[in-house]
Amino acid sequence: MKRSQAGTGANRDDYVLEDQVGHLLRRAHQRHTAIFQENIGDAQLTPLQFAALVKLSDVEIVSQNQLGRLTAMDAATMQGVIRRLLSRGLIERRPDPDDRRRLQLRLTDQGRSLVERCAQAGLTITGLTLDPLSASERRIFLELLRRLSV
Amino acid sequence: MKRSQAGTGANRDDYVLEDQVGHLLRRAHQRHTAIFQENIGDAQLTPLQFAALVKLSDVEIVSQNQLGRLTAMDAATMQGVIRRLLSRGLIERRPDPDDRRRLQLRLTDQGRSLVERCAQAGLTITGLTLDPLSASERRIFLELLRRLSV
DNA sequence: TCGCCATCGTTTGTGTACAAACAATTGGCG
DNA sequence: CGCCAATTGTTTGTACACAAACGATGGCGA
Repeated sequence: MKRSQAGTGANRDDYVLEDQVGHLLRRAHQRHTAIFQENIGDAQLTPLQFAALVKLSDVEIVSQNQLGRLTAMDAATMQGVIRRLLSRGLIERRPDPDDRRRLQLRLTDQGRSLVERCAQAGLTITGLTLDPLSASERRIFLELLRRLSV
Repeated sequence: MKRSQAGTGANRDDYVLEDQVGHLLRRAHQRHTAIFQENIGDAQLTPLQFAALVKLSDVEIVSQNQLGRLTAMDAATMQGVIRRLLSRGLIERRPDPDDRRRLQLRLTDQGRSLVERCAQAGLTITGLTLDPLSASERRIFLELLRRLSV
């Protein structure tokens, strides 16, 4: 027996890469982003950028950090996402009159119409990602996944 | 009614960011990497680097591209991971005598002992990541997640 | 009112992730 | 044997992800 020393519990041989949640989450996420890129219908639009636009469409006006919290991006990441959306003219930014630290973000008409145009594709992407699962499996999976997403 | 136009199916209002697999996968993965970083016991070691070391410990000798396929990293990503592991002296690299395109990788003694040392932590990390789920939920979740990982 | 502390946005540095192009090499097929 | 296609490793460029440090501002209690 080349397994664990008797009674000491797990060791090297018990660590199988393919069985670790982290590895599987990473691969599932890779697969999803590939599906996203193929189906979103806008070669430049990334998952993060789309998430920011969708959230902005929900709340109308927010500061960068606030939008970051709503979309689970830190301030430094948000920085880059915002810069790219600004340069494409999908959002606009101006100082908050009530708090000079903040910058208010809002969708432009162009950004709003892009969200409208891509929402259907977004739902399709979720469907394609979950395609290997049956309807009831999807429900179970999403419920469990939600509990692992803090 | 500001919902879908009658009969046309889904539109903008049906796309709820928090309900999309992609968003949940991303957040779960974020949570996992935070848990990894706190518990692996080596501040410099990243999930990808550990995965490469573990796989290398399994197969003894491989080329970079081959190791990349075993760990789901593309050649460009592998490039950086290998460079960092080399610079820490955890692996060594030399030309394959039978194929001059290839570079053989193998663990150094230092790399091997690090894998031994961190394997237990790796299992703990998987446990902590799955902590919100019961034992039977974990089994179900992992099985479904595996099917979404290509 | 003053001083401390939190928050906001920014920058820098490191590490994934992947597309695209590249030179060197190999293998197979005519 | 000679040529073409595929593979290997590398580089460049773009985009997330986060830690750490920074200056500016705001809130709040002493």
